[in-house]
Amino acid sequence: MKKAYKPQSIEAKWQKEWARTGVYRQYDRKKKFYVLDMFPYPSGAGLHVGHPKGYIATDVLARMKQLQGYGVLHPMGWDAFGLPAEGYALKHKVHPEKAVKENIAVFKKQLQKIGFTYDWEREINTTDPEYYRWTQWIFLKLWEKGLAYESEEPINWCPKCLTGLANEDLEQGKCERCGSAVEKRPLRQWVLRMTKYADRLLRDLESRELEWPEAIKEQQRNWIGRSEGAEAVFYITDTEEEVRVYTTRLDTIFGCTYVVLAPEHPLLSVLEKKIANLAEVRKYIKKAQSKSDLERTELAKEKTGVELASIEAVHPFTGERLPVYVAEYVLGGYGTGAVMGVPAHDERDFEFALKYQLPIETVIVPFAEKNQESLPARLEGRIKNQDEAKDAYTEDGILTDSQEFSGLASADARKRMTAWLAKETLGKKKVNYRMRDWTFSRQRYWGEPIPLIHCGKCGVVPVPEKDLPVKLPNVKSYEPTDTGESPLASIKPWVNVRCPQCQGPAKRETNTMPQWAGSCWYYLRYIDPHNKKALVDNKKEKKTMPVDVYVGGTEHATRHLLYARFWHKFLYDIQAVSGQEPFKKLVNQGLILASDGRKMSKRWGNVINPDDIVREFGADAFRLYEMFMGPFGQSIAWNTDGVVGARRFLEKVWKLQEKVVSGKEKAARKNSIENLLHQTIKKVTEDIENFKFNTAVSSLMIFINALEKEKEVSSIHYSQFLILLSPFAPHIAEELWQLLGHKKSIFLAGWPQYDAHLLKTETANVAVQINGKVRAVLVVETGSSEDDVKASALKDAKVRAHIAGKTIRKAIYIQDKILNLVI
RNA sequence: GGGCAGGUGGUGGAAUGGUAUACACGCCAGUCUUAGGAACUGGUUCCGCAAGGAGUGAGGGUUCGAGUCCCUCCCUGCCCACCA
Repeated sequence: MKKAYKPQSIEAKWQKEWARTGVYRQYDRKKKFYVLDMFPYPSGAGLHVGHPKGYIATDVLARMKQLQGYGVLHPMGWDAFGLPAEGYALKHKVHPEKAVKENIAVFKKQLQKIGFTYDWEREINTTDPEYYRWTQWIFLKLWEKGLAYESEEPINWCPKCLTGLANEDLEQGKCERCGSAVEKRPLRQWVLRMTKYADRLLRDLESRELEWPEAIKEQQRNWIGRSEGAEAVFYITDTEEEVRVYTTRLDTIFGCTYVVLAPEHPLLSVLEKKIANLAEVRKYIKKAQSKSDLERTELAKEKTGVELASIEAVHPFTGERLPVYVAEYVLGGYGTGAVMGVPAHDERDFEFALKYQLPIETVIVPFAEKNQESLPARLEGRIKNQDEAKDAYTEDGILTDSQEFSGLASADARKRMTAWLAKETLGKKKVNYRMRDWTFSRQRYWGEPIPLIHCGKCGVVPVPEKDLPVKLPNVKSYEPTDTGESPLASIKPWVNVRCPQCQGPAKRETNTMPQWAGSCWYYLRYIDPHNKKALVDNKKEKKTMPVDVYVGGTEHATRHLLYARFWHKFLYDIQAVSGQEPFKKLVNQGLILASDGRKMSKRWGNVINPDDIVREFGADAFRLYEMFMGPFGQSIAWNTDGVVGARRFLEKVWKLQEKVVSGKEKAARKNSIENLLHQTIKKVTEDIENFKFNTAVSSLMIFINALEKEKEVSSIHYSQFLILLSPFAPHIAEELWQLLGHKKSIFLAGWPQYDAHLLKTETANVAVQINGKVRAVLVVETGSSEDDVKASALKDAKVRAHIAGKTIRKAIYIQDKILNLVI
């Protein structure tokens, strides 16, 4: 009896050995493979068993790719700026820098116990000045190209986090971090002109090179929210002013019975003198603006508004004079901040019209109705009595009551009416995006300082590149303030500088960057982490990019993944990188839930620490279990009992070494184990490639179950199996490999290839069906002909019983699988 | 309200239109005796003693054959949501 399987000692031994020999650093190989995890925030809680799931998956893939001869880059680092890290520091009364350092040490130690192939010489940390030097450098380039601008527009303000937020940081009008209702607050902000890249961000999603889950692409498409429509001009009578409205339904414009402005619309202040009921209007605007976004949307389902008395707008097609309203159901930030009210064909306008007794005029009828008798009645069209109106008809159809456009289909009408507007200079075709520019400054301490200087004489002046990085100063209090300024503003010696241009007195920008900044380009830094001259060496970048496989959660669909694509395209435009997309293939992992079905969280007290699992069952069993739990992309509840199964499997593998006999290569040929081995090689190889780890593991188990039934196991078969196992359970595989007498690491052996001839077994089980129901299973020689199988089927007692007295009308035969007799 | 992903044993789940429930957990029975989470053997979708029948959220359809394809509907999860 050989010694028992003791994972703890084996694992520690090999982790040390792999670190010593650097067996994973094979970067000079011809073929490259870049496999990347979304790097974590080193939070104070440490890892729970959910975190490593994605890391194990990339590690399995990285190990297989290395065995297949690729030079694999598989790095890890820390996304340590931003509110989570700062929140932790504030709560525990330690400086964020110190807290981050401690937390990283914990995370790293936890990760190392699981036996990953990470090249720790390439570890990066977004809060390291040598890293954020380049984050600042990219910002300066954005500024140089006019893609970073200052704005005073009201922005989202979180009253609890005391900072401005980007649209992407909101979840149903609430702060994504703390859940507070977000207010609108006018504040000087730095904003990135992401909308300039909207079209490219959208278009490149369709590239065939981009192997992303459809769900994520769809989320990005919806987030970007491209809409094609038209702007139409409504003049205001007795003034020089005009209202431009944006609509995607220009075909309905003959049904427009009023015009609505958002409370933020600039025309409201321009027209002040003309508005007869100014006090009432002002009161309404003030009330609307004091509301949070949440109140304006979720809570304020009922439409409200105020008519601008004595103001009239002129319909561009009919010349009709229409009332003008201000109403908060119109969004200030989208389109022109003004819409035409078409109650008959828009649900919101319909609701508003009912409330304020505005006319509802039908100008579109459904296509199907065009031949119906009721059409003349509808053509008259105008629903005078509001009690009759039940619904807005919002589909496309045929136009009526629309002068020369009557009778046209909606799509055609939109084109012709847009052309008419353009000809009359009363409007034009217009594309709008739901996505907004990225509010990029935060009034918090723990972020990259924005490297700009404000000079009374020269205006905004960039910090010269040679003076980067602009380091975060030490500060006594990094608590946020409610002043709209970052805590940095109070550090006079840091704020007051000489203007780099005129040498006069000037002040530093005190806002910092959002937590997403550092993660926008980190994948590039891993390629060349110690480069002092550039963010990445061009040649190295070209050789290594794009990231071949990127693994992480879906929650980053419209933030990190969109921001990073935006920055990457910008870096491409300034020739800092060679490709337009950073991540070729994207794979989302599902969450590991706690055994109670909820998310793992300190709050629920249901967190499982990987350290405990590794200590009890070993890292290999832990890795194997996480891959075996179920489909990789699916959320599944943790079950510690399941780890037992993985451990039992490894015990079986361990025990099998007793049965191994050498020199059995020839004898091993042409037996069923040989067939099964080659089927297993094929299955495991394809499944790892496709992230179907659960079925890869199950096929390894099937193979081992078969070996257990044998008296002897060929060392050739056993060795090949160990290689297949090694990506999942690297430590035990390496140990057994060495015990077999191999001198070099298993990770330098080649990945086995399957032989197509050896996939086939000598016999096949053919199911005999009568009218589609299985009645018997025949064991036949592989590749038997239909006649042979039919003949033996007809000898089978059960089959005969079922066809007794009936005629066989038809037979369908699928070789080695099915014979279906239709009677 | 819109988009996306799903619904299969007691549980996690498997299944290029071709023997539904692989693999694993749990459970049941047995062997051996408790030395390390024992191990091993057998069983485990449901109804039925059996023969047999039913069966992948519901109902229809296509097909020799449907968990898989098509239609109608129900339910669950995630994302977005007054974007004109």
